[in-house]
Amino acid sequence: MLNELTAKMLHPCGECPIRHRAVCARCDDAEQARLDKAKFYRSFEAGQTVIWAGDQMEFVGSVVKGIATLTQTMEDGRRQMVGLLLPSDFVGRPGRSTATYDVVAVTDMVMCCFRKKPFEAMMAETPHIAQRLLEMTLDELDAAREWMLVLGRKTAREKIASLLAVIARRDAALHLREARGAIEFKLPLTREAMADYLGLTLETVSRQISGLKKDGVISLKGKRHVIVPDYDRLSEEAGDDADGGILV
Amino acid sequence: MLNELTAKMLHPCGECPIRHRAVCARCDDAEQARLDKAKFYRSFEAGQTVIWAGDQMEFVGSVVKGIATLTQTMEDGRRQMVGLLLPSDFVGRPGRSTATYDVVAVTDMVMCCFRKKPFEAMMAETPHIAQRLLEMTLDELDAAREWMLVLGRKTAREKIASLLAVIARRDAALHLREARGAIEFKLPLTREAMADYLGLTLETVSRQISGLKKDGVISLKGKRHVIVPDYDRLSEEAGDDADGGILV
DNA sequence: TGTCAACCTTGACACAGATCAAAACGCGCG
DNA sequence: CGCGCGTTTTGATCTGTGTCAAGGTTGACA
Repeated sequence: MLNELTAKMLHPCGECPIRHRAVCARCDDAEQARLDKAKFYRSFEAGQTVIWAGDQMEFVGSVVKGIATLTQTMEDGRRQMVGLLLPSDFVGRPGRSTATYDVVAVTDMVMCCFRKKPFEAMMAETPHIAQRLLEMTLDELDAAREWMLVLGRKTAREKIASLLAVIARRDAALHLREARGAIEFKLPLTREAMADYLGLTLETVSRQISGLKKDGVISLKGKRHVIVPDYDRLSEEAGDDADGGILV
Repeated sequence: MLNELTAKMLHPCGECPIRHRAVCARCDDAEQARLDKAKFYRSFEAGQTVIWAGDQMEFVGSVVKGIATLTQTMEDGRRQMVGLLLPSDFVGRPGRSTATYDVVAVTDMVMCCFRKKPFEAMMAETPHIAQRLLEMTLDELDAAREWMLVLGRKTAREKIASLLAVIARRDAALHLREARGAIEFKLPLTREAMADYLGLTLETVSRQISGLKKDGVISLKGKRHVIVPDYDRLSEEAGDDADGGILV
């Protein structure tokens, strides 16, 4: 609660770190000002559930800082992650009142939120928001379809390499670098979360990471910090054709 | 070619069978008239490739009749279907010039097409099209994510049951019925296409269908006509919770 | 009516990844 | 510093699905 208060003051849109990629990216100054007045920040701690599938959603919003996951759970407990929410990603679906998936903060996280009703009203009136949201949704659809190939047809080793490549790419994009040559990044997920994303067990994830390490495709500093000496080699292990698939 | 000519005259928008579900569903009469002038029909025969991944896309359009698949192929030939295109589904991505996936007609098929440039212009000017496209894209994203659970976590038997349930639901929706009780439908896919959709081999597909038949979950008339005596039973076999997941 | 090609089914066996189990690591906390 | 707990690694074994191979069915066409 205290957290939420401090977060609330975080910053005016002008200095927002995700301004150029978020739903509001296309808005002009007047539209931005309107959003600025309506927005509020919410913070979540690592491990905290943002929303449960089936719950009423009173807000929509963008991830500003940190990482969250979108997961689906079957009655018997089998789980599948269906999305990884990184800074600038949008949460919530205009026109639908309940959440379809569980949203869980993986790291400490800050979201920029809007109450659903006013946001939908703004969407109807300012086409720039709807346009950008369409673009983002199409990108997510491409990412989901890319992931269908990973889940349906790749081996465990290729799956791990694919996940690392995706994170490496997005991390590079965040730092405005290109994904090639040597790359280092923090791996924000537990082995179990990786398993949930890849349709594997955590034991298999662990073994395959050990395998990639033994073969020099990656090396680790601690458990969660990955060093990729050669991005192209990783991409090859992922089974991606030459230029590493779709940018996420 | 002859086919295309006959198809071209097919019908004015007023009597279009997908009018109420397609991208144009929200358009008013004036907008509809404008689309009517710009549209042209194209026909494809079963087995024909509509477009190859990587090719230039000069048009976008809606499936009016028949079925097509969206597939992704790896260099070594592994294939994953990432979408099933049924009547009213939209093909192509505004703002992108090349196709991301192979689109192949599974049955004889008719599409209602627009050249990409004029369509994009109309989209910019008539928010109704963009709104509907956003809605459709969000639905497809949900479907893709539902499929991620199928691919990542379900057993072969559950996968087959899931596919049959999806087709049964869409077929029921097309005939404006609800999916429950006894249902019969034509199964438009070969075992191989089903395998590509489900991340299985065609042998496993065949064995699991035999299994479901033996256990009375389904029965077959010929190879391609499925009879489901009890939809709820099928849904249960698919591992879906009580009310059968997301409507597609 | 027979022939051919495409599609489907079934069987035997192999193997990738799951499952079960135990031990090692790493980090916060008294 | 050492304790305890969550996370990760590693090992042994099991199993569902893939692979390879051989027939069977169906429908179009001569």
